[in-house]
Amino acid sequence: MSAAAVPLYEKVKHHVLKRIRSGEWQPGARVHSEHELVRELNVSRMTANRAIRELVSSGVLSRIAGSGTFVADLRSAGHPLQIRNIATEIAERGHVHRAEVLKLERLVPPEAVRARLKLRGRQAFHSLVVHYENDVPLQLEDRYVDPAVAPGYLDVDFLKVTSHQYLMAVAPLERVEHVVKAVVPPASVAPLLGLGAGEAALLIERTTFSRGRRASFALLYHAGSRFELAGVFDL
Amino acid sequence: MSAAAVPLYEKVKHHVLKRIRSGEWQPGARVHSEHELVRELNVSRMTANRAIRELVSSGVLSRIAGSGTFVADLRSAGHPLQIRNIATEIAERGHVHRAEVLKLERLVPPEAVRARLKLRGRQAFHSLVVHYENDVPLQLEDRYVDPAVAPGYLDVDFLKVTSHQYLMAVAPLERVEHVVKAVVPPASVAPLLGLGAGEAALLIERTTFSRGRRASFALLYHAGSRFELAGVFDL
DNA sequence: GGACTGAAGTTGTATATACAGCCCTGCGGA
DNA sequence: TCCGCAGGGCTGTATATACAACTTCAGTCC
Repeated sequence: MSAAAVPLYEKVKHHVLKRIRSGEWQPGARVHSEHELVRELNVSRMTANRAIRELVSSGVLSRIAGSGTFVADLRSAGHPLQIRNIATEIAERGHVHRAEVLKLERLVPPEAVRARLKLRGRQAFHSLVVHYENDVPLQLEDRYVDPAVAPGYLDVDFLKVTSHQYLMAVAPLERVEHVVKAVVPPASVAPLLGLGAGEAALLIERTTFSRGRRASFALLYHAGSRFELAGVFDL
Repeated sequence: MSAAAVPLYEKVKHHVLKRIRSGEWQPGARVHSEHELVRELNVSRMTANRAIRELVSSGVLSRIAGSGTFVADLRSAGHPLQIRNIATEIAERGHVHRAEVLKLERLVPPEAVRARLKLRGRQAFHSLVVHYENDVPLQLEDRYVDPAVAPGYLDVDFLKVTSHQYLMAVAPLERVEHVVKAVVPPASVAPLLGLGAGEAALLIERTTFSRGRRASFALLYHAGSRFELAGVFDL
């Protein structure tokens, strides 16, 4: 570090962000080129390049090779939200996580599930687990697993290891797809979450991929009154 | 580009990812140092550094200065989800977006809203807008705005500009906070979304910040049967 | 008038080099 | 035996340099 605790490329980022936040550089407007930043701030081009590149990857700017750098249109920029591991989340709140296994079996899954998993064989493993936070049911995990990916799934002790953890260990995770929606849970689900009739649930549908194949499909039901997703988008 | 279409630093990233995905390098395991990568792949250290730095920023690896680089524990990694602008989303589906303004007024907001906005004055601007996709109601936008931030809010034509767009133009966006939950909407909301009694809604609570102050607080209700958030997490 | 050409500007990538600061280990002295 | 310190390895940052590929625009030629 030549002079201060804050790196030079951070100063360059700040220099650009200041002009964007003040409204001086509107969305769509052209940002000073790397060479201009080099002259203005007396840094090397590589330093300016790193600063700009990081602002691009965070969605603040967009670049066109050979043409220039522009302020991204924030109206269309997505704001990220985090879907976190349920056990970790509970632990971080300082509460106790406990799981209860209701089903652990091999079966021929419903057609909707078959389509999502693109199964080769006819059968799949199926587990139904309730996750409790301080003895209050928080999540119902209804999961289907491709036997070709995790042959030992039925022998796992899900009281000690979450199925997500087990799958991670057996079949390295490559990709996760999520869909989040609000539903009134089916009658078979509501009582397991301690929900009265007509109460809403947040449903996360999670598909995981491993070694180029679909590994598992999970329906994660959460009590609407006790569960929420939170996210912050800065700059 | 010296040789191939795919940049060198991408090859370095692939080199590392391949070992992680194959299970050769488990979470927590130490990854080859930059110098080792330089020797293995015959690249410069700056190239190896860029590759590793990008893998760190995407959450695949974690580094400890002076110590080493390690495979991140994916079990605790959050998977990102995108909250997008409603008008853009509808447009990208090739459908028609239309807004209907139900209320546009100045009032003393409910205590819960006051607390969220940390208002200085007693009054706030309030707008209630329904967003339609091909004439089907998709989102009810119940928004409170700090008059100090957007004094001209009541004079805006929200049929032509979304309130989000207007606020962006007037007061540059610095930060957005989101909370997503599933609810059964109040009786005043359900009919506006074309929901029958007992149907679920996805509620996004959005707080925006500008120039260090809270600018607006919005309750965005979506018909649970017609709206979902989707996200993909790769690697 | 329209099409081609070339120069200037811009981003994208890659390298060699340098030094600061942190972590860990092992050696030597008390 | 235990403490302290030096050195080696690692990450973090910064620079100067180089070339490739793309865009834009002005100027020229047909």
